[in-house]
Amino acid sequence: MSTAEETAGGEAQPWGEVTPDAARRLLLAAVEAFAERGYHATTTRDIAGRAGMSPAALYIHYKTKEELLHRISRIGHEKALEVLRTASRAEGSPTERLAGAVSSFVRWHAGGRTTARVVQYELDSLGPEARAEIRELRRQVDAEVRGIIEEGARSGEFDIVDVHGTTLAVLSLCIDVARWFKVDGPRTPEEVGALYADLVLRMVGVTDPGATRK
Amino acid sequence: MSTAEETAGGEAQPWGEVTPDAARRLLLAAVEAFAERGYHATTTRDIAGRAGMSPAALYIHYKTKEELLHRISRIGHEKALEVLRTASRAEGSPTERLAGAVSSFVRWHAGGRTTARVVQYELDSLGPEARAEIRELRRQVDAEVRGIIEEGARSGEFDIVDVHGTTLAVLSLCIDVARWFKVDGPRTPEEVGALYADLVLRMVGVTDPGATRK
DNA sequence: GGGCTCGCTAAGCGACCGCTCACCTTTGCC
DNA sequence: GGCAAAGGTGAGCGGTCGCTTAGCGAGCCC
Repeated sequence: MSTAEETAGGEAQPWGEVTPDAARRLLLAAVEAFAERGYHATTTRDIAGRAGMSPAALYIHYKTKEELLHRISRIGHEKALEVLRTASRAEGSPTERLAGAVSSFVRWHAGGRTTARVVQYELDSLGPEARAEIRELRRQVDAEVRGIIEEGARSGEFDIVDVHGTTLAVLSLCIDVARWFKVDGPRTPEEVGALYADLVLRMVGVTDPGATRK
Repeated sequence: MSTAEETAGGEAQPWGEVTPDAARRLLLAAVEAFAERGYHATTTRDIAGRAGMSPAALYIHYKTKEELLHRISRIGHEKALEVLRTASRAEGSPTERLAGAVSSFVRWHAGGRTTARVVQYELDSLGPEARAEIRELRRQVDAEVRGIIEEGARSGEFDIVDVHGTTLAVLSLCIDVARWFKVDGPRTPEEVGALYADLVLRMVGVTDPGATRK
């Protein structure tokens, strides 16, 4: 808890739930490698090498290379969903909750860009059953955002023509952050989060975000 | 010109400039394979097989597998840039031109999703020089959109806090269409283009799109 | 302190990769 | 008909892939 293992970006002690230690090191190495080169271009020798182990060591902790991706993808999606749920189920008006959800979700994608990249762009590299499991988590992510937008539309706080389409666009905007965000770029994850929250409020027709606060 | 080779989606006779015929068939096969499985997961045997040729035939027309990706990427980016330029340099107010540019660009990504997927997501699979060349094309894409937004901001037609950030978000939204769009999904490329144009106008602070038209 | 388990390594297996090469067929020109 | 160029094939090379297996050393139980 008080160790110096927190990254500056926003991922505080990620993969802490993965044990034993060697398994976590391998998983972390795999996340980096998959994010840099993609799943198919990454070799098991590369992953083991990054973790300071021999190629065979990988197979003590994971049955196949795909199981590594599956674990990364599931834990990553669960984390993302948790971040989104915490924000979207907080107290406040739909406007406040949508802004909070978008800025949290964007911060997660920007700060943990390495993980987010694997989570969002290596879905097709999974086998059919694993992919189906992950899709269910993604459905829940979608439902969470759609819920806020529907509520804001019902209350008249938002002005929305197409709830599903707008939900899609909001999520799309957030997810794509993982593609373009660079840690040494001109913006911090917090700045992008704030900018995107503002843009999303405009998309749902809120012209004065302050109006619903008090 | 009058052949029945136009796809319903919006790509009218793509890759027509690639000759001879065998080279075009190989390139088309590569686009499909890269889009489905990714560059690294695609084998030269698979590409040749889809084109109805032996694996060796590929190397008569292309030096390496990477040259295929390079050609696809360059031609694809040039097409995308052309689509965007045609719309953004049309007559009309910044509002009209931004809406036109976004809807065209989105239609290109949705209708030609196979190509767009390769163009937008396989950039990192290119070697350093090829990647640098493509990056220059992407810079021009960015400049085209930023130009309209800057003009609208200067004229007071748009209400924008951060020109660069907004440009980034607009392009990001359009590009991500290639990730999620499905040809058998509930929306046509035209519908997504219209929806996104509307959302983008809201992002730049245009509340009544009709106001600038006459 | 002997045996047993656990985490790991060195070596390597069979498969498949990108790519090459020797050779064959078709086409057009004189 | 002779013949070169162009476009294609079958076989296969060197290398690397995901993954397996035999064995090694450190720690623990009694």
